[in-house]
Amino acid sequence: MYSYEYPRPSVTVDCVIFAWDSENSDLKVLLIERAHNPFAGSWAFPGGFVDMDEDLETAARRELEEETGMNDLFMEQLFTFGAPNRDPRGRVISVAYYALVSLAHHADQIKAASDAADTQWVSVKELSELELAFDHKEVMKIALERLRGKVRYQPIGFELLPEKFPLSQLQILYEQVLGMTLDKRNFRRKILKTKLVLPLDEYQQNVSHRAAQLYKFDKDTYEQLVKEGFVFEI
Amino acid sequence: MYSYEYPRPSVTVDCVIFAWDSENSDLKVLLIERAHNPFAGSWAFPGGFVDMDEDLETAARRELEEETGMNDLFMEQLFTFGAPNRDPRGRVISVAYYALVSLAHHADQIKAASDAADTQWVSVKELSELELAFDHKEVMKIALERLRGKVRYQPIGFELLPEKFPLSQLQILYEQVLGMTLDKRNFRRKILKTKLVLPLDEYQQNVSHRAAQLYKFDKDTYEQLVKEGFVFEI
DNA sequence: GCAAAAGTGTTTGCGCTACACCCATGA
DNA sequence: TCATGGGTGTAGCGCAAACACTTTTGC
Repeated sequence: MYSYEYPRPSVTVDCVIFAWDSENSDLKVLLIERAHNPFAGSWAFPGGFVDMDEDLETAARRELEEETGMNDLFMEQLFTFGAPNRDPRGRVISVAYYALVSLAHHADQIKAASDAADTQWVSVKELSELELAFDHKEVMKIALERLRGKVRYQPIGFELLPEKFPLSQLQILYEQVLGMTLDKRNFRRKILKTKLVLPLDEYQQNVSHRAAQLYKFDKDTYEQLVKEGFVFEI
Repeated sequence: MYSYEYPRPSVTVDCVIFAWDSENSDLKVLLIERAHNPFAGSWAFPGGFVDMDEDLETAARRELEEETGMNDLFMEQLFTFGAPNRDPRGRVISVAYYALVSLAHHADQIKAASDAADTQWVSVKELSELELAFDHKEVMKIALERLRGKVRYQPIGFELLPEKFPLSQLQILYEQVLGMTLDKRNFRRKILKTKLVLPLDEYQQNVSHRAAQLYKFDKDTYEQLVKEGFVFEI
């Protein structure tokens, strides 16, 4: 037992994992079906309590690894949710993070863990049909707004793609996330002009049409350019 | 006494109050000299513990009112700081907020309160000379980055000005916050084109040169335009 | 009349947009 | 040979940047 002079809230971390499904050109998030109450049977973002000697982001990464087996993702703090009644068990403040991965690269890493009866990737378009636990609907809304806002001004779209990708995939990703269509020629010109994507001597395989050239994001160049005052923008 | 099966962190809120000092064309933040340990004598952002039945933002506004007498400010969540050793008293997680005010409008509201031996507005340029408590140096850094980033894409600059202001003040504010000079004619054209600032039939008073026309930010029009897909940008 | 800041237009060039066809590949 | 997506160039327009002088006011 731990005793304190004043009452204290519990603190948890929750992770919104966005994954880009290249095959279906679809943005998905990872949900876990809650095995226990509260909200047993509802879907929730992976998360859990913060250890006392553990940094917040460390906690988020640990929970993620425990519940899904995924590690070493791009991850940023999203928002802290602290409405007094957001958890029926009592005062629970949740520090939410969001992460970006390529589905192809990570889907196979997923494993069900102790307190997860089931795990699924859900298209963000179909999310409204699911019942989410706690205030996770609100969390989702904030996460999507953040992703949409951030993708324009920072090259985080690449985090959703495999290391090597054709430019068409990048374009479709942007079109889906931003909810608009983009002109193919203009898009390519813009992206290539930045010098942030390097053409490789590799091509798509096993496609029943002309194979597209593959590119990769050049993080080193990006960081170099940022130092010189470069601002990424789509 | 309150007892729990597992240990729990304390949760605090801290507020970075940015104020625009029109007279000196200077961006300032509010600091409170700590009267008690830890960090007695150091300067810190106003803040305190979150009550158990209180929303996070409500807590931030309450602490602000208690310590400075200011209320009803523009305020947004900034970041949550949770490094295990950021507070020598134990595990304390701090949800930081930032607020924007006009110094002329609020400076007189400031009052010293119970746990504040002293209170001062410090120019952000002089902050490096002061010793800040806890991890508030880091908090300050993040707050400035946020302000600089956000001021370009959202009309929050107006929150730093009095209700009625000359365009030259707005320009100087942007120049200071963004750290660049702007062309007067281009700036005026750009601002006026958006229709977000309304010219008033009022003019500066008590200036020893031609009096500038005053303008005000038109929040209603802004919200209307946002609904139509308008994106503010400087 | 002088100091100090307010206010005002035009030109130029770059960047963004719009737009359609041929190519390579596998089935 | 057909279907599928890959890949490419140009013209025109609008917007942003560069730039300097006159006006008003108080002292």
